[in-house]
Amino acid sequence: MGVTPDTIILGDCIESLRKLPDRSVDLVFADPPYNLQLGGDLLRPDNSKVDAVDDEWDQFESFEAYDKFTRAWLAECRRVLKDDGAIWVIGSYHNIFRVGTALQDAGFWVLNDIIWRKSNPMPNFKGTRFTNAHETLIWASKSRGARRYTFNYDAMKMANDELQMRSDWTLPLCTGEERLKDETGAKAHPTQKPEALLHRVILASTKPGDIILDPFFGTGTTGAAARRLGRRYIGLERDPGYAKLAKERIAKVVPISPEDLDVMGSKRAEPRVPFGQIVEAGLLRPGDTLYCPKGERAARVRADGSLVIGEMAGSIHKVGAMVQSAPACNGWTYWHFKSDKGLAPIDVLRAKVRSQMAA
Amino acid sequence: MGVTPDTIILGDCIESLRKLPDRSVDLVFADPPYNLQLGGDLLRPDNSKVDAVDDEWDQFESFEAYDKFTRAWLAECRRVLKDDGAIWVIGSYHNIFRVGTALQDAGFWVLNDIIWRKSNPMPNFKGTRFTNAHETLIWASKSRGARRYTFNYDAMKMANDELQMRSDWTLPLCTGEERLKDETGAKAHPTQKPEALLHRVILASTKPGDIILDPFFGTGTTGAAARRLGRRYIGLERDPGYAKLAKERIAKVVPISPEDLDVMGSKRAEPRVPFGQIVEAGLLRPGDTLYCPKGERAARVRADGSLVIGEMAGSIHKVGAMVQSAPACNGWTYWHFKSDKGLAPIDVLRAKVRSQMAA
DNA sequence: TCTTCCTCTGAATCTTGGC
DNA sequence: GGCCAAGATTCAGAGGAAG
Repeated sequence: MGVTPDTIILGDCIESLRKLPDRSVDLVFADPPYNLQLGGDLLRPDNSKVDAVDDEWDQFESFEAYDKFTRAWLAECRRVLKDDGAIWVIGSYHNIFRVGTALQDAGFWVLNDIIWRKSNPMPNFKGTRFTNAHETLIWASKSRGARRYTFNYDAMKMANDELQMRSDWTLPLCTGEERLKDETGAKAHPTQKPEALLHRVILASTKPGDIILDPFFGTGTTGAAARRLGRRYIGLERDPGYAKLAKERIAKVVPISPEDLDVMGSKRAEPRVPFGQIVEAGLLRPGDTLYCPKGERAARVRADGSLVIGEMAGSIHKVGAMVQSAPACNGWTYWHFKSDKGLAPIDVLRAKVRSQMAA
Repeated sequence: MGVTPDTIILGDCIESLRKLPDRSVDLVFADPPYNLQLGGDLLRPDNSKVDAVDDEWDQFESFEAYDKFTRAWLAECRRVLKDDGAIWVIGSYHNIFRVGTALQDAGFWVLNDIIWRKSNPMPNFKGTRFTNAHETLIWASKSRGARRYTFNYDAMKMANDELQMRSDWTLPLCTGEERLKDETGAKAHPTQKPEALLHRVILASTKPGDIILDPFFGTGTTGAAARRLGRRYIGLERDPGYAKLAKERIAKVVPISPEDLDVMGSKRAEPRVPFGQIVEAGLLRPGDTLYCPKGERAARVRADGSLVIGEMAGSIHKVGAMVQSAPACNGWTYWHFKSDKGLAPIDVLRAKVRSQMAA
């Protein structure tokens, strides 16, 4: 009946979708072709050439053709989705309006549109438009009536240092170590998404063990994030080369332990600056240990940026206060991590993230 | 024939649009109904009110009706727009996908989607979704071929601390003093936009004196910003109460003086000075030597303003490109002459000629 | 080892005027 | 319309070389 999770299915996405059973997945994450319509080459002011996305899979004859394709895969995704499931689709102004309209027409119910603000976007080299510094994600439930979609409100609030998570997320592009390379050292895939983005999507809208379907799997960012966070995945990909890279990549991921996945389930109150983002950015990992200034007390980091010591759990500030029996505590200066130079306050990690966001 | 600018036309927006002449406005700014589906107003093209909807069949009906209405006013706006004109539309996830699709289908060409990040959004009180902290604007030219839309790149860059203006704009909501109140002290209009938002839109995409059409004028934020910035407006509004408030509001606006409106101009707009004119003016002499930025390459100036290096000869741009084996080169910034302060780009000589011409 | 400088690159619908 | 030539145009971050 069902499909074995944690697999990559090779082949055309719509054909593969047709073989999946009704109401069998908890979440769909889709990064479809954007249908960019580029002119000729684009040169930077230093005369170097921009490595454009001109792959065959992004070419469509017309908006009609793109719509037809979009509506076909969306209809199948909706069929495959459980009634309390949800979908995420990411896109740019080239395609996102058409995707959003198709979603609504298919009966999905939009819950939010989310802006991925890029801290380091490519500039507009010719000075002709505003720097295209964001992409848009649409989050939608299967239907208007479906009230029981998963939303881990408190985990998101915790990850945003006790302020409600907003609809705009500031995150850097996928570059450096994280970016998969081919044998020649060139980027393996032209549009690899940062795992931090998928981390937040998955933490917000799934439960541990949930099955996440990605119909445009590429090099498997969704699979990597799913495995790391104790979720399962089904990836559809038509390019065997990408599928192979994805498989190898996911195999290397170390899932975080179940107790670290146990995110906050109740409310608290205190102020400013997202510790959860330190975890998303990979500067600390769920399961890492933090220490008080003298090192005699240790707390464990969880996936949503909450800390645990014994029975105590909460934000960095709250837990810091509790272990000292103090009315309040600045967690940023109280908690330390082990660096190669000994214990260092986590505030230095915040500074790192801030410098990324300042852009 | 034409329409007197700086007026508010009372009546149905589509009917009023039909009376405006072809190609008569430079910019359209539209803040249409968002189709929130909260039991609020949704208008059919004939202006009859759609009943509140709460089942799936009616939902489909309402999207269709919304699309029909949207496509009707967009088609009229496009007709009324000059060929080098542009349009802005603002919306939220409830309607923006449908508006964007309709824009593309009508032949408009999307230039950017802009995110208005609200610094002080209303929280999500029930904790069921992400805080809806932004709205989306779409900026589009009249057609794909239209390259000559107005974009004051340098003014925008200046306004952003000498960095390219990005596609995400952080601005507060319209509150406090700025928010228009009715006799009872309640807000006069439910969706009044901040004038700062219109300020940026108008400064970015119009020239002084341009005519800006707003088909959903409301309490006249577009008119107020247009007047303040030395632009003209045409407002369409069917509610006489709003129109009256708008008129009073705009009358109080003190326009910025013309010299203060003189924003950073584009270099492209400056008068052309052929390099030969530098020689004619005696600022360089035939036989003089020009150097590349680091001084290791030298070229000789000839009487007609061409350069020579060995076998190579041609314009300052051509020779600059050739010596670097680059596809292109701006000779004005590449070539330097020996001044009493060391090497200086020949662009300073061009500036000298330009200032003489202006005098 | 620690700075400083240089190079490279990222989903990009990326020029304009005259002949 | 097409073609050609003038000439305008980039930000953040990673990584490696140079000092």
